[in-house]
Amino acid sequence: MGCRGILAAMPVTMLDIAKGLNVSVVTVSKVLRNQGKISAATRKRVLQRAKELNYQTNWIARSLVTRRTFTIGLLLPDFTHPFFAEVAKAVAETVRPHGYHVIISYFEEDPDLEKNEADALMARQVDGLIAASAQSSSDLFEGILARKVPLVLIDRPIPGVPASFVGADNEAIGKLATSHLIARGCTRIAHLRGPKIGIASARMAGYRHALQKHDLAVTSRYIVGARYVDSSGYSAMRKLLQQPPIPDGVFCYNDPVAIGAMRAIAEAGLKIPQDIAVVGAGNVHYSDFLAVPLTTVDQGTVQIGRQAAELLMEQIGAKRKPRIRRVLITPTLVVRQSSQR
Amino acid sequence: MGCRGILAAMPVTMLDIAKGLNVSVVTVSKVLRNQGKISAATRKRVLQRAKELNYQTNWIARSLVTRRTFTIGLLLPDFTHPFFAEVAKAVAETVRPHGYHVIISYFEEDPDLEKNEADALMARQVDGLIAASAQSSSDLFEGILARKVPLVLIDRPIPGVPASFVGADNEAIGKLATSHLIARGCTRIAHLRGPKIGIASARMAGYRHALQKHDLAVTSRYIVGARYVDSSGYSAMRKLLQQPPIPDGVFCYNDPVAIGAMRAIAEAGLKIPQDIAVVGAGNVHYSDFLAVPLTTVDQGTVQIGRQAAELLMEQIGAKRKPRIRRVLITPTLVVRQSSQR
DNA sequence: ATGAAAGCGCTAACAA
DNA sequence: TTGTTAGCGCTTTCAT
Repeated sequence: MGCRGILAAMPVTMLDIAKGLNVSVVTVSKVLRNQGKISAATRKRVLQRAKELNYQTNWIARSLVTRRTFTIGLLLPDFTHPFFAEVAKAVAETVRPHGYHVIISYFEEDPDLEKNEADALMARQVDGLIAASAQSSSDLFEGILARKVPLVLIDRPIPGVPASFVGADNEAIGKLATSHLIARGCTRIAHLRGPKIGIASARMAGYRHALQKHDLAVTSRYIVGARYVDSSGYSAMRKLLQQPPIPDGVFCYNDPVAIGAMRAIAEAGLKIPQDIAVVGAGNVHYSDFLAVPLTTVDQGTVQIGRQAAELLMEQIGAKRKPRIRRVLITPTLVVRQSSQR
Repeated sequence: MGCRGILAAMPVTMLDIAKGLNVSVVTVSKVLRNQGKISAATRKRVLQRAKELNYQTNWIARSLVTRRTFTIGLLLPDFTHPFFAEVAKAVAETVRPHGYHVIISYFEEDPDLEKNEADALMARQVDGLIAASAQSSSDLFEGILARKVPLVLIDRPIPGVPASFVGADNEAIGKLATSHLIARGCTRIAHLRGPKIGIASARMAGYRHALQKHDLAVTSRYIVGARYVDSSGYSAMRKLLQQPPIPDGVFCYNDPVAIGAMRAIAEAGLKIPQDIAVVGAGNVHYSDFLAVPLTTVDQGTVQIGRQAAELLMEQIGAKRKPRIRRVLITPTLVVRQSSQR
């Protein structure tokens, strides 16, 4: 029993187990992986010694030869945002039963940083990648695809990237919210639209379609641009309130914008929902605690994460690359006080 | 230029670079790491070919020999919780300049799952670990420390674990909140205390000390147990309102509890802050959007993450293990409407 | 300035 | 059932 150094806590290896037992490393390896034919006796001895020595598989070494790390990368703009945090959780939970772990990288909406982080993930040999990207070109992902690394895009589709996509059905979100306002008797429905071209215009398209379907006019003055934070919702709403006839219902791009809008409405001395009904989108989990609890459209965050993860697992398992899929999660309405009239 | 297979996208290796250039792998390796003496000419050729082939370092292979992965593990109860999400962000940001990445694992407050996740992190050979643990014994971390893996505990100290700790100064939080209520003229100050023994009792201790320091009696009827969610704050507050004299100020274990308490107060037809002033703790980022914006104590989330990460980097860099440190972040008061009187 | 040899800890293929 | 041989892609001596 050789001494392996005095101070350094060299981790125990399969060799350490093998030496004491007069078996080969291969035998140890097989036992530890429940693979191949091993006598019950040997198996027991190995297992016991492994426990005694507190052996831990070295996944780095294993990965080098098997070419699988059982790790996937998750590339996110910001995991402080509740939406992405929940997606991350859902992803982690659905891959865990498959023995997979998740490395999360985030890039603060900076495409260059995103590229760096993606490269780092690749260098760490992740078995697959899920990304909510801010890239404007498809170069980055083409490179990744060229390396045959399974990829699933979420939330934001990137044109020209031949990969599966999972996201909210933004047009359905706009339709659902607007139809709900119509059903509540609103006739002058405004829209505070968001910034990100794809998502925001899909939501707006849904808004338009809902109006048209119910024979309501689409008034361009009732469509005001906001960004995605509450301050922009506030000023957009103020603009709307300046000239009559003021709307009796507003569909806001997302919940923060709706919160800002509600503040503007309250400051104007108007009542929610009696004077103006408000609907947001996103169902951030504090929407329930607001001065007036906010009606909103839940975009199925957990499902997005889960579906993306499942598609990825599928791709990783498959021999030939499965066909590209485009999954849109159907939104659901969460009715609260801001539209109860 | 040999063909490396027809369909499989074998990643390009240093050997691929070397072959085309008639140099050895060693030379390539040296160039790529800016190490050793290499002629400017060779360096240029290698670099160029690497770019042409779109070479990516295989960190798995490198790690196997260097015994460093440049990856740290972050073990969290729940990264959906804004506190932990922000900690994670701060950690990721402070280790990034050192070339480190973060693998986040979360264990949903389940100590057994936590152990599994910790083992998985170790098996992936993380260079260090930051954990907000739910362990009741010190076994797990003793095992990790025995392997000489740098460890920093955050948020929740585990008794008997000889590792550095970074967390909020919970007693100071209790003192700060309570003193503030006193300064605002409250004389009957209640406390809705939380569940987790360590943190909750420290906050309560601060509450007591503040009262004593200002010669106010500590009335046991004014200390009501809550959990850490808003529903428990709601029922705890209702209990308090049942028998007079009702308090004129409440310090709540955390913001969700405070939100629940505020709902109970409003339902009882009482005004915040005129009848009862409310102070929370945690400064969750929506505290500002509530019916009555909530005065709260910011626990320095970002600092906790940053400090922990810095201590860890320090330990990883050090030859001998640096001494164990215990860092308590000084809280700051965020005054909003719920205590403005 | 460059390269040959050895090996990190493990698994895959094949013998025995 | 067990062990031998040969790497995985890289870095580390140590020659040259």
